[in-house]
Amino acid sequence: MARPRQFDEQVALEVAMNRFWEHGYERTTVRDLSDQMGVTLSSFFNAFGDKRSVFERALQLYILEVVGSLTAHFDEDAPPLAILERFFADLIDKSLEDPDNKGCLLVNSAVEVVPHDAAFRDVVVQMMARFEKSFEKLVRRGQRQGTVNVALSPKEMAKLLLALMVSLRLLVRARPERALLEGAIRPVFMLLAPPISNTKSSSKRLRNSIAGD
Amino acid sequence: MARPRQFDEQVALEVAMNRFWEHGYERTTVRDLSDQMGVTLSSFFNAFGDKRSVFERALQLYILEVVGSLTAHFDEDAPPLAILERFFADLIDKSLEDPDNKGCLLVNSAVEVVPHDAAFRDVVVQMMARFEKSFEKLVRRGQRQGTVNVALSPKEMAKLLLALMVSLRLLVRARPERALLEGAIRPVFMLLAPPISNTKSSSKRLRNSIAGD
DNA sequence: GCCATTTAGGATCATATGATCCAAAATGAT
DNA sequence: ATCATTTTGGATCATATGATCCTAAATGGC
Repeated sequence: MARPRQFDEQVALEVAMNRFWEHGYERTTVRDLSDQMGVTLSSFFNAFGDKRSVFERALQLYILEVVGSLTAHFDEDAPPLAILERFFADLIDKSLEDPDNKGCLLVNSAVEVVPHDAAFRDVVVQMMARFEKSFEKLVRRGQRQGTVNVALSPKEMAKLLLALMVSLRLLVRARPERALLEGAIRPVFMLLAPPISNTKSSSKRLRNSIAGD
Repeated sequence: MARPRQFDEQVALEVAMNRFWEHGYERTTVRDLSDQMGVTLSSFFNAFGDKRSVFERALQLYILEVVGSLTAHFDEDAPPLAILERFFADLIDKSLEDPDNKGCLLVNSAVEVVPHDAAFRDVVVQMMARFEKSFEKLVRRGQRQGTVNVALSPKEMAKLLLALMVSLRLLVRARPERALLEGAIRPVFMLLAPPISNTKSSSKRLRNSIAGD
């Protein structure tokens, strides 16, 4: 009934997401976007409305794909500490294997666009809250199962883990060094582990290579 | 010998620092700068060269004033844990009392300008390294004095404290909530404190209001 | 084949932006 | 007072940028 599109909207959005991710909102021009997406300027505005809308959809795509992939194991049945360890290990691996050191689009947006756009602020705040809630649940479950130190406040640990996650994603933009990122999380996992005292099946996780440097 | 300036260069730079701090590099225009600084465009370029140079000097001023003020107590003789507690308390207070929630110019720059400018990357990386070194020294001294858990790796704790500091300054831009910032640091100070066991003058610092929420 | 509809191509617009230019103004040295 | 020197004011420039417009092209329905 009408001329068909010469581009795949999802593929184009994927490209847009990566441009915003790497260069931020302001430094990414609509011309750069339409070029990289392989879409003419006309088609760009015709299909997506305006630059801000593209960013909006890129952010949603990021949450769906990147965040979704990272949090894929949050609701599994494995020990909470193992889930958390895997999450941060994956986070560090994926952050470091990115040759552009883009960090996290949500974190970058928290700095660049959040203070100037209430709608995007809501998205970022809501995602942070989701992570916080997930972390809290994991800590709680670990405590019930005896694999997480019961002396810790789940709410506070959730905030700490959120802060840590955000920080890793930011640090990698300036200092993409494995030693830095892994060094920063190790003490936190020491803290999460239950004390060495008399507990049934006390986890010996991560109790190696402390001190002595 | 020549016409005198009608503006104070230091005052003007102070204004510039605050504009860059709040709005970032890209969103701050030279016109906005010259307006806020009370300097004509001519005088702006005449006195400072170009926009990037102003940012460079604003960043130096930030390090001198803001970072200098925050780290003023790093080399005092007080117990290292007290120094660290005060540092983070001050950081949170100053972050929250800022009505614009600007966070930290260095952290913001790590996201926005560092990936696109090697010179600024060096500044940010160097400042991070300075903090890391200071934190490590404080942990080491605390361990020698018996007020910090000797099971901790000073290098790793320094990285964690750096990550935490960076994170607080970022989080406040999106979520300026005291409960979030203070909740995130509390478990870390639990970790820093020596174990409850038989130590002379075991610090009872911060061992209140854990768990139970 | 023709029409309605949507997309593609590309020129174009209005404005923003970093930066420059030049003449007028303000100082101290002589 | 005159001059050299620097700052100031304001117009101006070249380019970048988000967005629009108009025509041609491509499709399905009839």
